[in-house]
Amino acid sequence: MNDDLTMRKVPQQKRSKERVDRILSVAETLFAQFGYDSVTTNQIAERAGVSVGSLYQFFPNKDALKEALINRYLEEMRQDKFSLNTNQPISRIVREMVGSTFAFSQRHAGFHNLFLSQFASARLHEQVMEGIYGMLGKVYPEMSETGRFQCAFMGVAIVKGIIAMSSDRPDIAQETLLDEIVRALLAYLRAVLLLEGISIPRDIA
Amino acid sequence: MNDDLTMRKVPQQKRSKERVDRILSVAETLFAQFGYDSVTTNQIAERAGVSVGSLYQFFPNKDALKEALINRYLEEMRQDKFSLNTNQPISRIVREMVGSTFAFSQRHAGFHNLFLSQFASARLHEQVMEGIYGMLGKVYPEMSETGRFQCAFMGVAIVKGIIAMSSDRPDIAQETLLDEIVRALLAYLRAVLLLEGISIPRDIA
DNA sequence: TCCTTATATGAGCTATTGCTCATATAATAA
DNA sequence: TTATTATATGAGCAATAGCTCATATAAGGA
Repeated sequence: MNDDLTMRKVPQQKRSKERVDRILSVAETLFAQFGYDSVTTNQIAERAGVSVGSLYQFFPNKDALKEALINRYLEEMRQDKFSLNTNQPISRIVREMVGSTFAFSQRHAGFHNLFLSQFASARLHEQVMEGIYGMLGKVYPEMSETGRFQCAFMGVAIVKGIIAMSSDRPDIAQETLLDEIVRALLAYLRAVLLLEGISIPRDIA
Repeated sequence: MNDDLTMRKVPQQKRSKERVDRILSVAETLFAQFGYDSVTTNQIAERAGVSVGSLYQFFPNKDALKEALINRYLEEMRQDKFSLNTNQPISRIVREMVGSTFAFSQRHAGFHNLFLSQFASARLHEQVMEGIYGMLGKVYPEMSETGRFQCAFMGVAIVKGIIAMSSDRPDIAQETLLDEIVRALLAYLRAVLLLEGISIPRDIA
């Protein structure tokens, strides 16, 4: 099996660039709706109004589609990071971060499946953890590296756990979930700060 | 496609009972090692020293194997619940519960994949949540139903998130993970108790 | 011992899916 | 215009996987 994930050709003309985009968008939709395994490359091509041959002209195999989608996500999330304002109470910062993750997840139908899948998780985790790690460094310079790492780790874990569970319980309102995640994260952060002898800010006391 | 998951026949003679057990154990091992999709029913049969025909004599299809494994797990977990001692500080109770989940996960190679899979999750969640919910009812009778539900929900979510992430990071010691989960759970519980005006026990103050 | 029921076998059928390749057409450059 | 490169097509190949069924053997009861 050919397990190279890099593109066979980079589309050069405008026509083919648009096609590749179309294919990816259709793949995202179908993967989200039916799951990666259940969707065939022929279905993707058909739904995109393109022949399978065209698909395989650029993507060496099915996994390369997933890979390309993940890179799209990672890129977009990298942008989000820059718009974060760290000059506000920690409770607001956390809420903003979790909120934007939720918003992202709703903007992109396929994201949450990919976020949960073994295939993509390592890189996604790393990037999100880096974001949290960096934020904590700015807000609490006196915090130990271990502490920051632990918070980053737990942060991703909690968000991931909630996202995984919420797909089984669509009855629970998104707002409620967001509230409880924030509560849990702040509570954990408080415990770590306490452990490190750092004074607890008023808004999470 | 035949999507009935109930057994075609219940094995009656000793010989066939042992075979069905063998088949399930082999399935568990292989699913854990290579993933459900990658393992074929022929492989399972071969590895169990049995013909495929024998397998299909009892199990109507591949999914029925997964189903049977889940039921095995659920049954065993139900037993664990009874051995929990609720007459001890909450921090100990929580540690014991999380600890036994971890132990269970280590005893059964396939558990954590199944715990994470869409297929099984709903029932597993429900059962684990019920355990937490019941425990809280005993320890904090004054707690609201909503509060208990939220704690149960977050409890499962956090454990689930950690288990999912830890498969990507085998470098992190199990002991550390256990410590941090307990810390996170107790911190969240404390926040909910505070919100409900219930006095915070000394060990989690 | 004989008859019925339960269990075991494995070659191979059916269906599916990822992917190729010979061929045709459009875009671009010379 | 002409030559070259880029792109598009889709019937069908090769591989694989789930599952069946005709047949054979073992168990258990009468």
